[in-house]
Amino acid sequence: MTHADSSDQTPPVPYDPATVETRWQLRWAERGTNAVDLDGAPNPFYALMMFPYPSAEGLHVGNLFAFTGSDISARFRRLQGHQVFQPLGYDAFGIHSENYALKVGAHPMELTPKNVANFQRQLERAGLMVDWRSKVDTSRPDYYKWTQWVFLQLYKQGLAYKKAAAVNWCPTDKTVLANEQVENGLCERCGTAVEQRFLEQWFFKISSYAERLLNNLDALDWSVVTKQAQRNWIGRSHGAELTFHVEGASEHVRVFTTRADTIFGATYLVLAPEHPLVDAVTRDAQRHAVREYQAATKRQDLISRKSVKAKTGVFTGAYATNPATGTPIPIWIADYVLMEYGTGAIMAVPGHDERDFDFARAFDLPIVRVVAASGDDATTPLGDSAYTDDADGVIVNSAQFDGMAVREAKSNVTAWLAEHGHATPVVNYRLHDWCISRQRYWGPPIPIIYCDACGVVPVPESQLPVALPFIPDFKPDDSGISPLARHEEWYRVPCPTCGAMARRETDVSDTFLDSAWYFLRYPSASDTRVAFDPTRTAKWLPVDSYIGGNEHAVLHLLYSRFVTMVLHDAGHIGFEEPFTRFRAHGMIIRDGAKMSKSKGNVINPDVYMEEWGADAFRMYLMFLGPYEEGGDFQHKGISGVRRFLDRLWATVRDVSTDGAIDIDVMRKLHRTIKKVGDDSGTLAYNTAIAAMMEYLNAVRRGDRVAQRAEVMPLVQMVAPYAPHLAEECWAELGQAGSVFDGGWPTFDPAMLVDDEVELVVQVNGKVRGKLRVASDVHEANALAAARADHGIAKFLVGEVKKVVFVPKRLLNIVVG
RNA sequence: ACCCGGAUGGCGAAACUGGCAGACGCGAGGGACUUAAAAUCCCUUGGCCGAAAGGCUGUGCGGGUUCGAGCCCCGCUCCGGGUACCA
Repeated sequence: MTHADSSDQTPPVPYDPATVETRWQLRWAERGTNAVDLDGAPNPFYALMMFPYPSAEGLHVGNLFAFTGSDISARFRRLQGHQVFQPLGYDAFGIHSENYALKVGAHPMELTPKNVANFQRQLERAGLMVDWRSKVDTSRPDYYKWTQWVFLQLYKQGLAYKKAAAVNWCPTDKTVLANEQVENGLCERCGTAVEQRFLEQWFFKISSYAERLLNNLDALDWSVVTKQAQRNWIGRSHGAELTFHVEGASEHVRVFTTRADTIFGATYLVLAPEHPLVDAVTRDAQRHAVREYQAATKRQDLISRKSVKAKTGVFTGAYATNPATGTPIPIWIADYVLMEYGTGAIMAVPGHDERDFDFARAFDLPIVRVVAASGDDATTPLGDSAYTDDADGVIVNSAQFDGMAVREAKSNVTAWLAEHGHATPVVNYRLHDWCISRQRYWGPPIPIIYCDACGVVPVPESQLPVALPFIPDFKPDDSGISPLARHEEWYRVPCPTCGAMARRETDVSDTFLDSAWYFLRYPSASDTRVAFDPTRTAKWLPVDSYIGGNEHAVLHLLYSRFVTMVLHDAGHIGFEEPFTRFRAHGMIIRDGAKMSKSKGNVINPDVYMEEWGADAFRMYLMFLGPYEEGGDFQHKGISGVRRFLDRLWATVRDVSTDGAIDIDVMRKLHRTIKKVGDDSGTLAYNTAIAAMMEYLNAVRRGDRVAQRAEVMPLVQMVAPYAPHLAEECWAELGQAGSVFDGGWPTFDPAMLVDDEVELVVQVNGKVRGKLRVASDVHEANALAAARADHGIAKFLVGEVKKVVFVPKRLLNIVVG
């Protein structure tokens, strides 16, 4: 078809995405369009997206939804004049890859590169503005060498230590399981009940950064949901440690409480079953029962123990003195008290704590009221539940504190107990230290050597990487130790300090350590001398925009912040927060349900990109709902976006350069530029696309021929969303070079205001008519115009009581 | 249980700071073009009453504030996500 043949009667020729997209992907690669000058950029912008784990199934729509949203943001920044660095890589180490390799009988060292290659093919096809020169792969020695280096930095700061800790153990698979691999206390693979085992593990002291991790959140420009999730995870609570003397013994039990005000109602103590004082405190008559209970709780796994609601426990036979009342109260052990939190012991106040209440009911322990709600008094029975409200209510049955408000009593009771040496105010955190040991194969070996003479010796930095060897028997076995521990030829090494034969650490580190610093590596990905080059790091970091899934709100994002702080404190980098701005994207569901293989509603992006083109697929993903909330993927919905792209292409093909400019279309254009610019910056992609559709409809209204000046800016606005077609249009319009070097169109604020507006006229709050009036019309004139309008006047019965006038919007006349 | 979100046509969704509810798109119905179909283009499309003009009604439920509430306040219901015996 030639231009001469075109008319509004001729259907637009759909463009062929396969041709257009391949053409531009090749040109981008040839011309280095997506490559940024890492050393020279005057106006740098670091756009980061969460890197994927390269699964064998290939790219998921969820990945593509995330990446596209990030890509649009990056391309938009570039059009606004930044040099945008948008790297991508692979989180290739870890239990997922290892388990999959086990399942298909392959070796992860051979399988992972294949999966990575497949991902790479799919990603390139999606047309992301990624600078592939900076790709990282966490499973390659040139990357994990530096992961091990990061470990050593933490070790040097005294933030890495070893201790025995509980792990989930599957007796059938004979392996340690991560918490995510345990479902309702059963192994997710074989369904066997999971047990608890104790192993020596490496930990990072993230808990000593709790306060800073919490406080810094206030200043971060992050999604509120993400910040809230981190606050909950860190879980700071202000309270007091109270000391209880054990009757007839020298021991003291320390408990943590946030409700010191209720101490007069503490009718018993509870220790965690594994509490170190249990043995010393237990009386002989109860010793057997206590031992049995301890054994029973130990056999349970970590997860199911926490989900059990029914209270169990056993009396130790011992009593402690309540320091407030001076009365003896029994000491119990029960698994509802967790050794990991606080002091591993509590004072039970069944009147004002649900769990203590349930326990007291189950074991017939006394329940005393020490707080009264308004309307109640000291003698009002508690009924069927504890009264836990600490916002109002007054203290009762508590000697000199009777009548005091709870809030006031908290500090006063603590102070009074402190005077007698029974209390210290403390702040407690829910956040535990980060266990980084994995008794697995597919990860970076922890760079530590154990020497009989020198003890724990870190591998010298000059000897990194500690290479992960290729071993055929990488499957974990019933020894409970890492597969690497079966290879003496690997772990037997001379001590770096004294040269005597020593033994390597045979555990590998957690995948979350790989991803806790990858953003630091990207700008220096090709640098073999250092983990991250100081100059480039200073130029590009912290990350300007990070976009990813909120499932990583706590672990990945918190660990990244922690590692960044540690590296900052060690003098390696000049900032302590890695991500200036973070936005959590939503989730794509399908027909109202989560996508899953079992439901058979998983979307294969390849199939859609094949049928509709990558541009249409990208744009549909962004159109189906608000980016930060996600949305429902509907099979047919994509056709609307594709029709829009076809119409855009047809309009560009038939564009005229000599017609008259329509002032209404120009006004619409300027409003659209503003709207699309605002929305693209705030990730409101769905409404940005709607605005562009609306504008194209206006341009094509009736049988008018679109003017070049009307269409050019639309091509520029569409570019972040449909980059290949935008390039094609840009070239078709006679522009040289990439549309991404052509800038973002500007709007004239004067074009946003209309001389005339439609004024809504209400009578008693109901819309009764609309008037076209000058936009600066005064109330009196508007009122007169309304009275003159027949359709409105007929509702104006009775006396006018009030007139509400909102300029440019509405006139409400209240009559009656 | 707790902490966050959310609930709007047949469907996905819009609605600035309290000011025309349903933009944009899908689907559906009708029409044009076509031998026909597809594609494309045009029109209609929350519900109810009405021949029409027009009117009434409508944003999960019950109250409230306001000239005016999808939006604010109080009390619920349901759905999604996260955390979960955290003292």
